Amino acid sequence: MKGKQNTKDIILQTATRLFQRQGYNGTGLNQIIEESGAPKGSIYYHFPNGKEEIAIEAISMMRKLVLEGAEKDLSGKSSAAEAFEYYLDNVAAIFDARECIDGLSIGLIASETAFTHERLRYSCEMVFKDFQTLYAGILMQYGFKRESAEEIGITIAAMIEGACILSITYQNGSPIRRIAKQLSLLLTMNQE
Amino acid sequence: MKGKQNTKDIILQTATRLFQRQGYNGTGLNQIIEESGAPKGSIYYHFPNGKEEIAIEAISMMRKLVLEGAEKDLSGKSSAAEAFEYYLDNVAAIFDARECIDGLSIGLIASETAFTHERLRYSCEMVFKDFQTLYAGILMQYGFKRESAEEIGITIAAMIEGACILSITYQNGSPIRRIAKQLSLLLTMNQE
DNA sequence: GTCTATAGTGCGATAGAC
DNA sequence: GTCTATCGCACTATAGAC
Repeated sequence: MKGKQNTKDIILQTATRLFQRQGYNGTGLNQIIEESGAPKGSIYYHFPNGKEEIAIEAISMMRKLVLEGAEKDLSGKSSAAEAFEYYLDNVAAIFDARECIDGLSIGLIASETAFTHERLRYSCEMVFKDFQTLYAGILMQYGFKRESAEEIGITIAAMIEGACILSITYQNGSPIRRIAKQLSLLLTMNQE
Repeated sequence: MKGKQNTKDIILQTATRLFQRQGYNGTGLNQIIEESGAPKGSIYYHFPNGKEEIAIEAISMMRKLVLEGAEKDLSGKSSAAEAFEYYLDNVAAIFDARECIDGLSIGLIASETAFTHERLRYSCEMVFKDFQTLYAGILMQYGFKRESAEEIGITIAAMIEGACILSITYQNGSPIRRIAKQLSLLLTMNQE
């Protein structure tokens, strides 16, 4: 029963896409309803706490998508440098190919809500920490020491987040490809 | 006559601060008027094209502040690594000390408006390119070759932008300090 | 240059029928 | 679970007095 799409999931998927493109403040509940084609009256049935609840679940969905994708791309390569090169090449392709950036970059929501919606800020903080942990874990798999891996994990998270913003602004994936090269270099040298 | 603050400047300074904290969509004209204490009727006199015009000038103000600060911090050091360490240490201090992040990070406005307000997106793209150019120029001053400097310039821009998002989300400057260390390493190795 | 008043729209949220 | 109607509010923007 995996293909089954209930109303709640449809709302959530549309909301996730819109939040990433337009941000939390730029996306209205009306627009979510219209574009999802979901029944208009159902939104407060599925999300009793309104917009903020939708956003929290949307963040959780982005987290799941990114972590799964990253974990898959980063595994089974012959070095950390090669793993992240492969991963970032896939990320760059997303920015080139689609206007849709499903599952990428929660930086927009994070910076919008950091000063104004504590619960959303906290959700984003947890996701960023998950990213760092994932990257650090991958690095340790490729032989990095824990301390070094954690230090570089946060650097990778920052680089990728920043490169996504540049790519969104430039409307193509080239910034991601450029940082991929430098990251590869950084990983190669830290390995020694 | 430098200390003279006219109404237009007051509006612009308040708008710049609010846009950085809450984003373009999260900041209303009413709030700008209230917090600036500027005369309520004057906003469409000084900015006939409304909110978008204020934002464009605010972006231009952020650009000026960041470029001036960065140029000052990055000059006259004995190596590129040392220059960026000094610069990023100052940036990190801003996130630690103040709740106000004047002149930093246009990434929020950039990602909010990339799909929806073409003129704002374009303004942000130009600022990012200025950052890259500045960083590349600094690197060349410290002996990097042009091609390499441009490649690393975009990487630095991405790292800093991403680290600012993490710092805003975590509500302290530690992510910036962490990437500073890795950047320093990257610069040292590229130099050879 | 400044101020008031208000038009016109869209928002998030609620109540209640079905 | 769904739908309609509507409340109250905030927003951008404009018109016109001073």
